[in-house]
Amino acid sequence: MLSIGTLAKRTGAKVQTIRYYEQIGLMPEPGRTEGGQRRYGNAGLDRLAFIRHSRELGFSLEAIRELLDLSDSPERSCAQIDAVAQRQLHEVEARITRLKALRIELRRMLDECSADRVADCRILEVLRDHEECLSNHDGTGI
Amino acid sequence: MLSIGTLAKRTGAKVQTIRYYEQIGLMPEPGRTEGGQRRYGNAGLDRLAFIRHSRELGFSLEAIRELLDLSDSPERSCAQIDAVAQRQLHEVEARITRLKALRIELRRMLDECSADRVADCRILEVLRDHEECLSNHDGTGI
DNA sequence: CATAGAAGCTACAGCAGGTAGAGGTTCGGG
DNA sequence: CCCGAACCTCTACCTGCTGTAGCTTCTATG
Repeated sequence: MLSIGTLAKRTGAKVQTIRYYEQIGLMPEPGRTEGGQRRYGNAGLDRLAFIRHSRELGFSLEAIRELLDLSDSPERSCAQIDAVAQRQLHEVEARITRLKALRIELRRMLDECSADRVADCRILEVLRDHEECLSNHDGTGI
Repeated sequence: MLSIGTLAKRTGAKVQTIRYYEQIGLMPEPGRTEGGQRRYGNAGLDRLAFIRHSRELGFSLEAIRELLDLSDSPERSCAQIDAVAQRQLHEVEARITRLKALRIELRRMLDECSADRVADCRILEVLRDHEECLSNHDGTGI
């Protein structure tokens, strides 16, 4: 049987994070020792590894919850799992697009500024006046 | 004199957000009417526009605070402002790099999965087993 | 000038996804 | 058996807002 610290070491999650996952119902309540300490089996370890790995790929905890639920019915079609992954891919792509626009704007700002004094700083001017921007970065999700 | 609602409309910020900026000291406390409602001048409007625009470019509120402080000393060198913008650019670039790695991994997952049943789903297999990944996405800042 | 309703006010709670600390208990190697 | 590491619960905090409740004020119309 594995202590919470061992799970933490093996998966890279922090101890508090594992307890947090339990609190929000993502990890099941494990067995306890007589003294009240958590003890996990391999199922717990595997589930936590799944969660952490999914998090590393950017899935939200809600999406992970969905994936875990779906994986409990092995005979069903995996179309829904596909859809969750597809959605995640789209989100990642949207974020890349947005960040690339920001990168262009930031580079341009930095390029243009050759001032010495704050008073003439192009960066501040651009930040002050949206009209100086090429893109219309609209503040939807960075 | 401008009401908080007018500022909100002109900058695209929500009324609560403006009050929040005031609360954390990013916006100065404006004058008030006899009845206690906030009234702003053009300085307030400009400052809020600066904040919103910087947010759209991904600057953190702390970075914005720094930029606003720096812009108060127009005779100083703008090297520090440059540094803040440079830092932001690096962060954006790091995020792009990371997201591109995620995109590759997600695409590969989706490509490989041609199963019908959840039981054979490649996506779940990949999520279960980190070894199946090509990249070592390490969970540092998405 | 009265009044209705839009807009403002404060204060507090909540979201994601954790992280940190206080203050106390239990586990396990020597 | 003992001591320090690891565990426990509980609470508060982080960023950057957003939403609600319950009340007050402003302003346009009649």
